[in-house]
Amino acid sequence: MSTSRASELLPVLEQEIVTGTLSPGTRLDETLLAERFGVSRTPVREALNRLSATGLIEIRPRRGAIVAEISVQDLMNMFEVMAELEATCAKLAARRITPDEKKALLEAHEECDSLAGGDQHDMYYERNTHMHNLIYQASHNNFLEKQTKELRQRLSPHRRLQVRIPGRMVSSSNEHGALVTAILDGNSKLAEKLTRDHVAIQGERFTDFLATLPAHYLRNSA
Amino acid sequence: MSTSRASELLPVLEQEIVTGTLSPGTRLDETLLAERFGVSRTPVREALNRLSATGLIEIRPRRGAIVAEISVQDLMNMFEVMAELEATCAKLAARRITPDEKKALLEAHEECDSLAGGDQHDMYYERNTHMHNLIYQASHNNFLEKQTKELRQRLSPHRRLQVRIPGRMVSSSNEHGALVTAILDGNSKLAEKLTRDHVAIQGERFTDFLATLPAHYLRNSA
DNA sequence: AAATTACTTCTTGTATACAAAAATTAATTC
DNA sequence: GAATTAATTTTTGTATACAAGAAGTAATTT
Repeated sequence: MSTSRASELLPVLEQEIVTGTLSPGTRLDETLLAERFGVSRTPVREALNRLSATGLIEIRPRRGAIVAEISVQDLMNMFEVMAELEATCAKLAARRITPDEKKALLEAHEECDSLAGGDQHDMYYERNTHMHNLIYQASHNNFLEKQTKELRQRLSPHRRLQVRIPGRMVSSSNEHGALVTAILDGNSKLAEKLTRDHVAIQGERFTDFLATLPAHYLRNSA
Repeated sequence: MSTSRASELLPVLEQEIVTGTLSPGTRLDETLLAERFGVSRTPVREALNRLSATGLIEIRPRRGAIVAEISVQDLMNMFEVMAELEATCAKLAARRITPDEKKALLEAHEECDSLAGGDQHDMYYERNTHMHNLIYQASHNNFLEKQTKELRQRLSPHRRLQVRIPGRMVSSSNEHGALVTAILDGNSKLAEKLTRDHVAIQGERFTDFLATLPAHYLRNSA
């Protein structure tokens, strides 16, 4: 957000990491990136520094930056926090959502639901994200909203795998239905619980989760 | 963590912001900072970029960096999230704390308690922080621990005021007593609730909170 | 032939130089 | 005398130059 050039690189790199174009462990050569974007190393370094603060990349002193590698342990921990943050969003949303926001949420859910039966995974993923964003927003806590979005983004390279699990879209959408109802009813306790269970990776879903994980997650146990 | 010089500036600036030596709104002149630390502007800019990612400072394009100014609204939002994060730590700690960690927690609490009656506010603040850190650690979720510490640090310039409220140290310590018991008993539900109530600013404490707030909080309502 | 060490090359970290935008000051106009 | 505008001065953002450390390669030794 500061410089002109650097602020242009940042979202591009962010996007490429988040979508997996740049996979975990990939080295981020400053000179190469500078050439690619047609700038000097200075704004590249600026962008890398900012990315490192969000945890998306890791800067090792004198040894360059790599796309952050996350262990299974880390991932579990992050999902655990994610469940709590989202649950808090849902709880507050149930208490604070406005009529306009209710309308938008209902529409978003119906759109998601109509996609759940098909095979447009990316489309479902995108609309699903939008619906969740509406819930964050309805919490009327900007800081919470920002933190939750940030963690969601950081987890996104690891979540996309999940949507592909057979039947996951449909069950996810059903869970959303109950959640949306709870929020619209102002049932904060229920909304909180449903969300925590929806996001948390537990029970048999845990096994599915581990099974879909690429091998590299098992390497570093930092 | 990356460079040699820049990684030395970072914690220094962080500390000065957190302790209030650099108060909200203060401009962070790159050249001045460079001279002060005996380095060029490059590592200074690097440090500033990283600080901006944590939210402690704000970098306005082409207009330099300032120590972040926080509105009352922001502060309320952040405390709300803080309460949830700490409550989650306490909940998980109650379920996962080890015998060694139990011992350390009990000792830390007793130390805090013995300070609560006196007037060594800074000492109490420091030992209180330590106790809270032990609870975060006992959650056995490194990511949660890191996030909670980060937010606590970010809030710390605004919290110090609170400890000075008459009787606050004693009531705080009493609340801790009940919390520690809940954690040691493995009562996660209770630990969660006690912590949320302990951290949250609500009821009559809200009025006290507003009353102790310096005027500048009321300016920007971003 | 394997391993260790010296040497070369490459990459990062820092300083300096330059360009462009914002802030400040001075001057002019009403 | 106040306000607007032009000129000057600062200050930020970017590029380039240089220094130092890490990685890779070649040569020597066992």
